[in-house]
Amino acid sequence: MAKRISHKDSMCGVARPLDAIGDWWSLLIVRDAFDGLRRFGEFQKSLGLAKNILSARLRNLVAHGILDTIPASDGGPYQEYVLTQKGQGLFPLLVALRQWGEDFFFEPNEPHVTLVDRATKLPVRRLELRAQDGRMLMAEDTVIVVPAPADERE
Amino acid sequence: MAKRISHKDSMCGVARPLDAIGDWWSLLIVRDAFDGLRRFGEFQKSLGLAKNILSARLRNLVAHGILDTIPASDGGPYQEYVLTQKGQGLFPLLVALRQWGEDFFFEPNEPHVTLVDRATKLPVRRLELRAQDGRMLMAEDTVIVVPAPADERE
DNA sequence: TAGCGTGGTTTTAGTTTGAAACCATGATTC
DNA sequence: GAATCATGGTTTCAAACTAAAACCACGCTA
Repeated sequence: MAKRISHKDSMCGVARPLDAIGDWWSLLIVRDAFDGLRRFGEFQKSLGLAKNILSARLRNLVAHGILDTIPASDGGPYQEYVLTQKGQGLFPLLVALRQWGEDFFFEPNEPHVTLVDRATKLPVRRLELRAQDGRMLMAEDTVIVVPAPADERE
Repeated sequence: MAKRISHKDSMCGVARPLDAIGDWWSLLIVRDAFDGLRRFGEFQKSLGLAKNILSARLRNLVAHGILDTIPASDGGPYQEYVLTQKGQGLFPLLVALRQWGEDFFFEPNEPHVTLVDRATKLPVRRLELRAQDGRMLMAEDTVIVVPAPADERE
């Protein structure tokens, strides 16, 4: 992996993560991991991808610290793949992806799975970006600022 | 594109979007579009990718309704690529990706660009998933529910 | 000891990628 | 008005990646 380094020396905060999860399958594996899947065979059956690809993706996710391998909980000779802290940190991203998908990839009345609050069984709220003072922010209300180069900091 | 169809007939709410933006470059192009880039040459210079690839990616993003082409605003003979509503809907996802990247891909004191509120210049809040009643939800506090099949609905 | 389930790796062919070269169009210079 | 240049692509071709299938290793079971 780590196939392409940007023409700029240091990759930005968006590009770096994409090196870890920037392919089709990795995020689906992570989603399945959130759904409780742990075993090689479970992932393969759920996703229907070739075993060599799954193998490579799992290896990559483990190498990036998104999954961790632990001995199989059933005492079997195999291992299980579980989300690390870093992997769990992907939850908002998956929710964002799902909400975008629901908004734009389904017909208005097309049924689709829904993410609900386990306690109340009600759908979750939409993700919202807010300012420190709580105002909701649209894309246009934000700017990217670059840190001052080292020789200008005090 | 649309290279792989899941073994299940209908792709889920996470998989469908990945068909549109599930490759390394597409999201970076969209991010640059949020940053105001519009021209082929601007994207190429910013991302440093081969022209044929950029060409293919832009075509794909337009085909998926994420970008739209409009006549060049400077009256030149070329076109510009601008985000559609659907494309703008990707903003939360980009923010989620960025925040995850900041959390796990930078050393504690490593400087990196920051997303700030244009009005106050303060960093934005973290994205948070909340229940209808406002409680904050972690991954474990949520469940996926599948809609009842058509023949069970009333 | 012959099979079977799980979890992979290897092989091989097909697809995608990316760098460079090439092309088309309109504006600019001479 | 012919040559040059800038922009925005397409074409070509080698290298890298992906995917399906075959194969392998290990432990268990009959």
